[in-house]
Amino acid sequence: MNVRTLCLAILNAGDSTGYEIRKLVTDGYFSHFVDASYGSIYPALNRLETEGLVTSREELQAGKPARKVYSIADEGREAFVDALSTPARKDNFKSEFLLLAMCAELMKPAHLTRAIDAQIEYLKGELEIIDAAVEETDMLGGDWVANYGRACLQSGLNYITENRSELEALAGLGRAARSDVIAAE
Amino acid sequence: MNVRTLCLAILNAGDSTGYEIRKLVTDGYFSHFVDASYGSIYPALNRLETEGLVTSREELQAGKPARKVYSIADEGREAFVDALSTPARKDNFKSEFLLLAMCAELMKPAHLTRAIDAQIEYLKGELEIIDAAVEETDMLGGDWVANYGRACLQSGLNYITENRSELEALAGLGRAARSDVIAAE
DNA sequence: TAGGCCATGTAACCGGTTACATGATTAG
DNA sequence: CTAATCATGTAACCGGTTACATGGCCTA
Repeated sequence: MNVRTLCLAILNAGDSTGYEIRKLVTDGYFSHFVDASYGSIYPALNRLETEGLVTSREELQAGKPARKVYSIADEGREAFVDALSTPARKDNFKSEFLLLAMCAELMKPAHLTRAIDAQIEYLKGELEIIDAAVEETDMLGGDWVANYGRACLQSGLNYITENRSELEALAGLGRAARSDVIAAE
Repeated sequence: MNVRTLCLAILNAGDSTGYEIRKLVTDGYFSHFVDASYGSIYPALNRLETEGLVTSREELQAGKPARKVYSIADEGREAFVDALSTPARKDNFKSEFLLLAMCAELMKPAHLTRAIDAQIEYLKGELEIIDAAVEETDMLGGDWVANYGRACLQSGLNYITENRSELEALAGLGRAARSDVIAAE
């Protein structure tokens, strides 16, 4: 899903600004299965507007910068429904933590422990985001998606907390076999 | 994790070729948490070699193209351990399926059903890949990572199969409200 | 005989990130 | 007084994908 389509999806659920869309996809409701930065959102919205798929209006605010509020147009809704009807791509999951876990034997124990702690915090954070944001959307599929996210995140979290000691037992084994590394410290 | 580091990780566990690395990351052991294409793997290996982090040898085969087998060098192992000791980035998960699920009310029922079926097949496929590949690696963390993957994938799969009807009940609701679309069909 | 597998590689392209520019307001 | 929040935007850069080129062997 490119940022264009993502913007249409969010605008389909209600008017929004570039700033708000970015918050939604990095800290908000959508953050656990999409991502985008200002540098892609603002150009996407501009292009969407020149193509007539969305419209915008300026809203002046006292003491704050003006907001540029975008609304989806009928053409945009059509384009979005079209996009929805082309077969979805496979999920894309990249995890540096898992790559690192595979190589646990090369890591210093303290470092592995820190990485595991960080991963646990990250997963807890994601769960909290879902809990906090679940009430804030009109999208009918919101609850369903939130529960899907909870199920996956929670099972990962449970697995890590219950089995971390097994992984931690591996730390350093690869290093111990190479005393040159140890000696250099 | 960039492709460079990924190559080092795989070569750290044993010699390999660009072709094999690509298979590992798209259909094999690593496929559920990393990805890379030929267009990034081959240049990465070349650069790694010119920098002295890996070495290569040609292996001629009867009736098949020659293989260029890469081995990690001591310098490469060091560089990899260094990379491992910098704090890991957050997981990156992107799911077109979940975006689509959030907008279930805009989809034709038949289409949603197909998307759900596809997602179920995808998850089952990922689980099968893990089961098939789990014996094929020397990496000590392999089992642990495989079980982490199984836990997440399985809970997602369970959630979908048990709750798909709720989502399917939403399909078309957004379209029904706009009879113009229906009439145009 | 068509297509898939093995196997390596390149070049054009592109989507997206990073970092920057701007600037008022508010909270700590 | 500092840092964060609100708010929009641009430009350089970059990592990676897509598509192509090559070609023999094996299977359906």
